Formats: sequence, C-alpha cells, structure tokens
Amino acid sequence: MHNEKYNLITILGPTASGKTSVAAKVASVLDGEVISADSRQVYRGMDLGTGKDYADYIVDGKPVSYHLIDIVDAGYEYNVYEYQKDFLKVFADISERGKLPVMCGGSGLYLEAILKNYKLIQVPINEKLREELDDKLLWELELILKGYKNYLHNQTDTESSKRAIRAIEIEEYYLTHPEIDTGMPEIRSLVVGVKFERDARRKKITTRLKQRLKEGMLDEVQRLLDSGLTPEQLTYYGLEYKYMTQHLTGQLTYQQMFDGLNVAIHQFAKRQMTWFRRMENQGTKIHWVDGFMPLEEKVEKILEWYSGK
RNA sequence: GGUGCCAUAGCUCAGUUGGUAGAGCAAUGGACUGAAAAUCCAUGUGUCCCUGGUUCAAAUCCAGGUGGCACCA
Repeated sequence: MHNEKYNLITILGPTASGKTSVAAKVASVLDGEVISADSRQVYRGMDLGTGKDYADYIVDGKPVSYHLIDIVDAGYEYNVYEYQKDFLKVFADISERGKLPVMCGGSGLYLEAILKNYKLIQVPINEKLREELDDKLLWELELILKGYKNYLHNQTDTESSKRAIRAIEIEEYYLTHPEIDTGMPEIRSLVVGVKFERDARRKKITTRLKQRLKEGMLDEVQRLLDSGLTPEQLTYYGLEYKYMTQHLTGQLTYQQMFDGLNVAIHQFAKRQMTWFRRMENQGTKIHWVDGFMPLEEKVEKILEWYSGK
C-alpha cells in the first residue's frame, strides 16, 4: 500500500468530531499505525477528561497500534518541542517497518509543528542569562526580545516575565548556534478534516460531557488529587480538569461547573476551527468530510484522495 | 379580590432633571513556533411588554391592560 505522493495521512478535527475512529479505520485498511496529536492524551491517568477512548483503536475486532498516548505522568508539563521530537522518532520507526503513519488529533500547534516543519531545537537553561534578566521589568524584556531579528519566536511570549526570559534564552541560543538541523524528514501528508456544522458540533459536545460525567469523570479527577497532584497542577491542564477541580475544591457548585465547562469546551472547539481555517488560509489543503457521513463512506473518500483519484 | 414592586440585548441587569439606549456574561471573527485544552485581540446584537394620553420630544411622566413576584385578605 505504498504511495509516492504521501508518506503520512493526517486526520484532524475539533473535539467530539469522532476523528479517532476515522483514523483507526484508515490505519487498519492501509496497514498503518496511529500517531496521536493531542496535547493532553499524552498523560497517563487522564482518560475520560481528555476524551481518550481505547475502544476506538479496536477496528472490526482487531487492535490498531497507536502512539504518543500515555507517555508521561500526570503532573509533568509536556510541550511542542518534545512532541515534535517524539513524533519524529515514532514516524521513522513506523516508516522503517513499512507501515503507514496516520497522525490524528486536534492540537493545532502540534499538528503544524509537524506539517509545517517548525524549527525547534533543544535549548538548555542559561543560568547566567536568567540572573541578568531577573530584575528587569516586562517591558524591558519585550524590548530586548524585539532586538532579535534572525529567528521567529513565539508571539505570545510577552505575557509574563517568566515566558519572556525563556524566549530570550531561546533567541540567545539560536544566535550562538546558527546551524540548525532538526533532522526533519520530508513530510508529505494528505490532510483530512472531520467537521460538523456549528449547532451539531455544540450539541455533540454537550451530550458527550453529560455522558462522561455519568461514566465517572469526576472520580477520575478525585483520584488524581488523591494521588498527590495539587489543584494548581490539575488546573494547569485546562477545561475538564480545571472546572472539575474547582468543583471538587468547593469553588464552584455542580451546576456552575457544568455550565462553565460546557461553554468553555464550545469555545475551545471554535478556537480549534479558527486554527484549521488559518492553516487553510496559509496554504494547507484540508479535505473535509462531514461528520454525519457513515464511517465506511468517510474512509472510502479518504482512500480516493489518498490514491489520487 | 386588595395593595405594593417589577417588565430594557440570548441571559443577569444599568439607564441621572424626558432628548429613540449600555455593562458583564454568552455569541461571532481573528491571532498563535518550548503552557496551545494555554494566552491574547476585535465586533455586533434591541417592536425598551401592549394600548392610549401629556409633550416639540417618552425606556423615562399619566391612565388602562397583560404577565411575574411579594405581602394582606
């Protein structure tokens, strides 16, 4: 099932669009393996809250291999740089074994780090520099950051001194290490998006939220708290973990948690769609499939695109 | 049944001595290279409950109606 044109299939979509079962089915048909592109499903023990569903990887009774799920402990702070590194390792491994990698997820930044070849290198902590910058005000740090012109840096780096200092650290490192070779292989991906029109998307999100609460999503968060994670650590993960922690620590009533979380997930899905539209505006061709289409038909269409018909 | 209070944006409510309205939230659009489920920017939304009256002019004052809440019977 080799293909000259593509060495990767990407299945993206907002939360609750059912992209995982599409990816798993495609992988199963094309003798492939799924690489998750989800910034939260990397954490062990965070299952219901991240929408992890292992059953999605059983296709017609047979398991499909998946990667980059459950790779770090809850409490750890994973990031794009690590994701890109981990992805490339898995990508090379799958390709070498003659299988087709299928990337699947909704974290726009992670998807783009792969599809658009972000140049990310390991930058060590520079204690001396940190000391020098320690007593500077945010606007002074911003000024210093603007002085670096050679490389792109994160445009949201000026939100806090901590982040600004890290950004300067990265820029400084780039200056002294001009030859960047991230060892990125050429990625040629067919990009498929799963989407529902807006009202259907919102309805699906609300229904799924109720369902997961019934399945014990709050217990999962309580378990994480009991295992020693602090409320701050859990709040860091956002959405489900943030709102449910606030409920369990008595800051929100159940109803406030439910309503607030429901709205927050809707807003998140909207931001995901904004990111995908942005990718399209910047030249990434996304082949959209309607979420209501039966799975078989979705996969049929994807196979047509993949084989270039 | 009587009396009092209330009725303004999708929701909760502001609205001065009369000059045809504005906050928060929601919603919508956008940005995004080591926290990205994060973070940030921008933008509207109206039979001011109805009918009549006073007035150059009514969300605002008056009368009646309708609906809601409270108290008294």
